[in-house]
Amino acid sequence: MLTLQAIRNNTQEIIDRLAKRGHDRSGDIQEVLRLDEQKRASQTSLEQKLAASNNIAKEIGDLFKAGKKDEADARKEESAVLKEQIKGLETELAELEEQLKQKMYEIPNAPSEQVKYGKTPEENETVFEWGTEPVIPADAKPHWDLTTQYKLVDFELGNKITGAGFPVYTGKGARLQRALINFFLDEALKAGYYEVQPPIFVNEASGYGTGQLPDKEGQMYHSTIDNLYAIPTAEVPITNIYRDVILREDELPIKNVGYTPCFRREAGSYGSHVRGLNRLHQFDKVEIVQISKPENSYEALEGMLEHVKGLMQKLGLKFRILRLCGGDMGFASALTYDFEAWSGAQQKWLEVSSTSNFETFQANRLKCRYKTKDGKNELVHTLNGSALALPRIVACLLENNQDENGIKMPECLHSYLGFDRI
RNA sequence: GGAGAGAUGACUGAGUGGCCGAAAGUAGCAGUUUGCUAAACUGCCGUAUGGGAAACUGUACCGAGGGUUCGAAUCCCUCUCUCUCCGCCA
Repeated sequence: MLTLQAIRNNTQEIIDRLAKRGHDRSGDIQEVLRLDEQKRASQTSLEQKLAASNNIAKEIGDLFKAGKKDEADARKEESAVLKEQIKGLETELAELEEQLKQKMYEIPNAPSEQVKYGKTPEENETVFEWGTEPVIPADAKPHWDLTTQYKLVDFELGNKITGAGFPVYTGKGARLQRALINFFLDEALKAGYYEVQPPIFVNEASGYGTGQLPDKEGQMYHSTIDNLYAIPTAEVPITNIYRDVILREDELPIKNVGYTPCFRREAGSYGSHVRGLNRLHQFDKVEIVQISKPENSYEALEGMLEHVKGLMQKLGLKFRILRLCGGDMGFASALTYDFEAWSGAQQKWLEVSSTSNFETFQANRLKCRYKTKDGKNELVHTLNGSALALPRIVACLLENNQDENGIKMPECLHSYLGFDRI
C-alpha cells in the first residue's frame, strides 16, 4: 500500500499519478487524510490518559511501600475513572485505525512518471520490437493441433484427472518443459541471480504482503481447511522471504530466481482465446525478484528487461515490449512492461512476461526496510518479472518453428532436450 | 495423530507482580592503545507511532489475541508456532 507519509506530504502528486489509471481517486485520498487526522487526535488524547494512569499506578506503588494504605486506596478510585475513559478511547482508536487500513488497502499503487494515462490494453505503448515474421507452411497448424499430432500435451487426460486447464505434458512435450525450466534458471544464474525453491502454498499474511489479498481473493485456489493459498506466481513466496525484515545496506540489491508451478483460477474466463496453452489453471514459470535501494530500482528494472530480452532472442521468438498504460497495470505496480511473443499460426501476440517495479508499495505492506548509513530504516523497492512463463513460449516455439519435417527446436535448448527437433 | 517442554532485542540467554524496554555475553558501530592479520579497554547499539524546528519527550511492543490487577515479560484463558519422545510416512 501507499505510505501515509507520501499521501500526507505529496497529496496532489499522488492524486495526479493515480488518475493515470483512469479513475479519480481524490475522494479516497481525502478520506484517508481525514481518517488519519482523526486517528492522530484520538491517539493523542488516549496517550495522555495512559500517561496519567501510569503515573498514578507508580504513585500507588510508592504509597504502599511507605505503608500509606489509605492514601493508596483513595487514588485507586482516580485510576478507575481514567480506566473507563481509556477503554472508550481505545475502542475509538481501533475503529479509526481499521477504517484507515481498509481505505489504504483499497487504493492501488501510484503509477510512476513514465506511465501514460489510459484505460484499455489498446493504449499500451510499444517500446521495443525484435525478430522477424516466422516462415511457416501455408497449412500451418495452431499449437493445440501440433500438441495432439506429436503427442506433446494431453488436454483430455488432464480433464479426466483434474479438470480443464490442467494439462498433462507427455514425451517430448514433458521434456521440453523441463528443458525450458532449466534453461531459464541457468540463464538467471549467469545473470547473477540466486536460486531459491519456495513453498507453493502460502498463508494469509504472505498474500497480504505482496498485495494479492484482499484484492484478488477469488483468483487464488484456497485450501480453507488450513487457510492456505496456492501461489499464483513465485513472486508471492519469494518476496515474502523479506517480510518483517530489516536488511543491511550492503545486502542490497538482492536478486533471487525461482521456478514454481503457478495456479490461477481465472474465474470467468472462457472462449477461444483460452484454447490450448493460451490460458491454464496450472502452469510453470521461472520468476526473477529483486529487492533494491529506492534510488537504484529503475536501473534494476532495466536490467531485468535486458535479461528477459536476452531469453527471447536466444529462443529466436519475435517479440515486442509494451509499457502498460495506467489502466492496464496491476494493482500493486508503479511501472510494468509486458513482453509479448508473436504466435505465427494464431497470428496474434501472446503475453509471456510481465516485469514490474512496485517501488515501496509491497515493501510497505511487507515491512521490508533497510538500514541506511546514518542508521535510519527506509522502505526498500521490490521488483519482479517472469523469466519466463512456459505455456505460451511453448505455443510460439511449436507454431513458429513447424515445417514439413516436424518442429525445429532452438539451438539454446538442444543440450537440455537431448534432441533438436520434434 | 498422542504425550511433554517452550516462545524475551541481530544472536545466546537472565528475569515469577512495581526498582524491567528489559541483566550478562556475542556480533555490529565509534574511539583509545598495543602491535601484527589479532587482542585489550571505553562509549554507543531494538521497533513502531504521537508531539516538537530541534534538543528532547509521551505511548505501545518480551509469539498473537483476550482477561485479572491501582500496576503484567512475570498470574489466568484462547490461539499460533517451535522443540523432544512416540506413532505414521516420501
